[in-house]
This record gives sequence, structure tokens and C-alpha cells, in this order.
Amino acid sequence: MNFNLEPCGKNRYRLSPYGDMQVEALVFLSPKLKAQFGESEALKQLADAASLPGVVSPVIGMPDIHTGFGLPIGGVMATDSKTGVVSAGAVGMDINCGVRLLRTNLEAKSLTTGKLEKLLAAIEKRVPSGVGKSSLYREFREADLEAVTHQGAAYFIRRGYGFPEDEASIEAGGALPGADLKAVSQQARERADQLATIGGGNHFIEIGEVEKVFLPEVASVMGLQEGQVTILIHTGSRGFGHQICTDYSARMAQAASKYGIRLPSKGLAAAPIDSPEGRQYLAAMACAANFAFANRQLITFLVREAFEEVLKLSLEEIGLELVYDVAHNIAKFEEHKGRTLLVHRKGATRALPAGHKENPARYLATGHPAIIPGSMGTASYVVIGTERIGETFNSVNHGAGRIMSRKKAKSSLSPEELQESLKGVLLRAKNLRSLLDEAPVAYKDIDEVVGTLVDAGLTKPVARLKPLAVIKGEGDEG
DNA sequence: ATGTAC
Repeated sequence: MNFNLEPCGKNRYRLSPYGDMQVEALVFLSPKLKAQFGESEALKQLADAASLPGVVSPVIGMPDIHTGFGLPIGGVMATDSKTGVVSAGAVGMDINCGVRLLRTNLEAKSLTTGKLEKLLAAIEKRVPSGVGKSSLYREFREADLEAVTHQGAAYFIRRGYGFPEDEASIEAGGALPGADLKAVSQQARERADQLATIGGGNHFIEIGEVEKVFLPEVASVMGLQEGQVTILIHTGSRGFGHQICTDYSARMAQAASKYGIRLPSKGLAAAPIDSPEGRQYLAAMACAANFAFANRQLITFLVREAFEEVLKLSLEEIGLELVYDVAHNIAKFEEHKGRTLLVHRKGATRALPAGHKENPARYLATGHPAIIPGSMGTASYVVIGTERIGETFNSVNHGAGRIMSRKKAKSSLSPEELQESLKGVLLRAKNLRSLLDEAPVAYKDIDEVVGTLVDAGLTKPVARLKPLAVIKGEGDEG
């Protein structure tokens, strides 16, 4: 199938009409990304999304777009809250996969390799990584699931697992409204024993350094400065959210015909927002989103504990304050041009513009940080949306974006090549072969991807972070 | 992403 992209502005393309598209689809690519872009399947997925009932123009492909289940990863789909649909596949399997950035008072040059190794070990001792791992601590494995899923990060912050001020630096305050555990299957509840674990795939905990500040005044509001040690935590709702997506995708596929919805693909199974299936999915999705906020909160608590133990300093001295925590797989009701829309972001990060009332008070004048993790061993970015960010429903990309499938990476790369590409970044992993699909060469160039939206006038980089040491969860050896 | 296959 040939999908044609017509240029329609700087780094901006419009997908030529295809099938039953009701609205436009836009894709943001730099000339270099355009030249290497071969993902016709991802474009078909955008066209499919643009054909769903109640979809609002335009459906958007971010510069990190690649084929996903239903909607591409790097996709934004907004639907009208009254006439539109909700799709579990357009949120993704890992509901509220997201990134949290912590700042410190430490200078990167004060951390020797030996100290970094001790820090990684102290974190690893507390936070399991890898597929299928459950929490090391009974109080987390057996936490009151209704309270966790309804209250999110605040449930644990109020019990001492965090600073009271953490809550204000989390998207949606760390708890999406409308969560209802009654909408969650027994099978999903049985997979809720993974709080305070990072999982596998692209998830990680990274100790890094602010390598470059681009906007000193904004960086200062965020407490960031060059040479400073930072922590990134990238994980989501683990098996719990995965099961909820699986359950509701199947239910929506089954229910679609009774609502007269023609499904363009199985992955885009959808139900009217105002239907039992739609409402229950959103209630269950909010449970998974809140579980993920709680997960990142508990990991934060354990990272703080690890730093105190290794550095033998107080948290007051170390810092480790939360800069921000932002989701990149989620659907939320948001106001755009006077309409209430359900904005599905799958591999896309919210970035509210300066002055938007949903920013936390401390970021009202700047816009909150949008955190964009690079692949293992490469830089990450903190960006803000510009006054034009409404053109993408206040959304930016979520990472570098895969350029090589997991399967291809596993078969064509060697552990030696992976080690070489890490360029001295400390990596805690027993088995490099299981991480080949996470090799930097399997991903697009993060500078190019971030630069695409910057040049399109939608974002501004605030700071670039470079990795010093990283914990990755292992997968299988494929 | 994922008890990586019901």
C-alpha cells in the first residue's frame, strides 16, 4: 500500500486521503527523518484512526512514530467527548507508561565510578527489574488496591513514601479522576503485585547529568543547572495495566457492531465514550494510570533511600526533589478551543503551554516540563510547549522512537556492538543479549527527533541530560 | 509493553 505524505509546513506533512478518513492526519518529520521513514503500516494506522466516529481533526503522528497495536506509537487521537469513541488500543498496553525526573544538589563530577556502582547496586537491591518481577516488599504487594487505584501517588505520599510537595509535581496531581476498581477484572487484580518494579523493554532507572541548559530561566524554575546529577525513572502500570488493555480491547471489539462502529483494525477496537464499555474502560484505565503514578512514587522513595544509604547524607543535603512526572500512554478529557475532547496519547507526552490553568502553580508561567527519554546510553531532553502547542492538542513526542523492530535488533546485533555503543555509560545488566532490542542503533537519533518539533515551532528544549549509569530490566533473549 | 502463546 502506498501512503503519500504532502508537505504542508516546516517538518510537517499531511497524509493523502485514504479509505474512510473523516479528518486530516498530520505527521511531523525532519528532512532526515522523512528520508529514513519507511513505516507505511504506521501511516495506515493513522488513517484508520482518522476514520473512527467522532474523531477530531487532525490525527497526529509525532517524529518518533512507529507501528504499534492499533494506533501507532507516537500517535495522538482526539475524539469528541459527546459523539466520539474511546479506544483501549489507542492508549496502549502499558497504561500510563511515563517518566519522572528528580533533581539533586549533587555535582556529577563528585560521583566516582565506584560511587555510581554502589548507587546502582543500592537501587537494584530495592527495585526489581525485568519482565514478570513483583515487589520485594509485602506492604506494596499487599497494599489496599482500591485505595491505591483511586488515590494514586497520594495514597503512598500520605503514608510517608514521599515528600508532601511531590504531589503537585505529578501530571493530574498523581491521580486521574473517575477511577473505579469495580471496572477491573479479577485477572487484572491478580497482576497488581508489581508496585515498585520497573519491568522490561524500554523501562529504566538512570542516574544522569544535566549536560546542557538551553533556557536558563526556565531551567532555573525547574531547579536544573549544568553539571548537576539527575535521576530519570521510566516505567508504567506493569502487568496490571496490560491486563486491563487486553480485557477492554476484547470487549470493545465484541461490542463495536451493536453501536454501528466499523472497526478499521482489531487494535483500534473502540466503544462510544458514553456507553457502558466506554465508561467502564475509562474507569479501569484511570485505575491503571493511578497504579502507575503510585509505582513511580514508590520507586522514587526507594531511590531516595538508596542515595541516603550510599552517600551517608540527609535528603535535605542530597535534594532528590521531584521536577515532574508525566505520562505518555494515556487518554484524558481536555478542553481545546471550547470543546471537551478525549485526547488519546500513545507514545506522546502532554506539554501544556505557559499560562494554561492546568499547569501546577510553580510551572504556570513557563509551562510544565515534558520529559523525553532517549534510548539506553543516549541523551534525554526536558522541553516545554510553545504558544503553538495547541496544534498537536498540547502534545509532544515521547522518546527517540524505534527504527528497528525488536526482532530485527535481536537477530542483527551482537552484545559486543551493544557494549561498544554505550560509550562508557555504566549499565547494570547480567545479560546484554537480552537487551539487544534496546540498543541505541535500534532507535532514531534523539537530537533529530526533538529538533523536529523545535524547528516546527511547537517546542523549546530546556535541558539535555546525559546518562552516567543505568538500570535496565532484562527481557528474553529472543 | 507483557506471567513475550489460549
